[in-house]
Amino acid sequence: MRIGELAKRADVSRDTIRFYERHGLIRSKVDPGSDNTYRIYPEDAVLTLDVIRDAQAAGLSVADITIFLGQFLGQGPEADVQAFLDQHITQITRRLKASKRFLQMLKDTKTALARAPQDGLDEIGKAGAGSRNLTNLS
Amino acid sequence: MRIGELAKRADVSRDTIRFYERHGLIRSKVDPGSDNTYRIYPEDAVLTLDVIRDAQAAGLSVADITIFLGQFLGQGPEADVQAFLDQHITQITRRLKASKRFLQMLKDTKTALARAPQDGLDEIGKAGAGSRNLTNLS
DNA sequence: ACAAACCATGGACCACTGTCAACGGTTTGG
DNA sequence: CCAAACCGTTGACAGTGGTCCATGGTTTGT
Repeated sequence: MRIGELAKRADVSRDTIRFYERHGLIRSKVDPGSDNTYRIYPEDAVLTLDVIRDAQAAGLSVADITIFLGQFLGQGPEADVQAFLDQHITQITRRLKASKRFLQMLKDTKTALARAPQDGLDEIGKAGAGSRNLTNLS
Repeated sequence: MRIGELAKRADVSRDTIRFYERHGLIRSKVDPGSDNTYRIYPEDAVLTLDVIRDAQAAGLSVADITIFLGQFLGQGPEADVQAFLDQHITQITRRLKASKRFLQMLKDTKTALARAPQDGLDEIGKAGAGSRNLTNLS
């Protein structure tokens, strides 16, 4: 498929696709049955872009993802794949914990806020009754 | 406490603290019992920096966090706190799901790799037996 | 046939999140 | 007392992840 269709199907901009391609996350080829300069992207590029999105959500940089995807396309040193995986697994696990902590904090704050909607925000701390929301700061 | 101690206790650089302070995430005061220009940070700034770390892990920008913390210090419109909380709760929830998907993918890949350590990486796809690792791409 | 929509390339530009260096002043330990 | 370590301010710099624009060519729908 061409870049426009890929952009639509993966819900990213053409420029982003080109940016990723420049960094080696996506690959394309020229259309063999045509003499234009248009690039053809494989069907699974949509899937790859999904993976990229997830990887970014997990905190990986484009450089990381490049290495990561590259290793499974025959690129890279191939040696420290285990180390790479382990490192990122523990890193993402840590990140997940932090995210969950913060999410819980938001939820607690929302609950506290719902319990005393008319009070000033600085009153919520008392209503929290042990719940760990933001008002316990300062 | 002074900035150096805070930096040590929260494990961030002095410059980062100043950066956050410029953006309103942290507050300090001048030492009333001294005529120098040193700033004094409250004890709970350490805690605030922890929260900032978690919030960043959850994907919030400094601007977001500023709004967030600001609302609980008497700043901001105070009106759309609920909307703000709801928006970020759903957003972080989405992000968490994406992160977990990716983490699972890493783990599956690692498992597949452990099952066939001497094979070339492009052989792992076959060994995966339905597990959704990266080799299922391209 | 012709306009609208698409495409590639190159490079400038942007916001964000820090980091560093230089300068001059302050505190602290020995 | 004096050097080392600390502090504040200012402003430049850097890396990341894109976005935008200009230019010129191609395809597609009518």
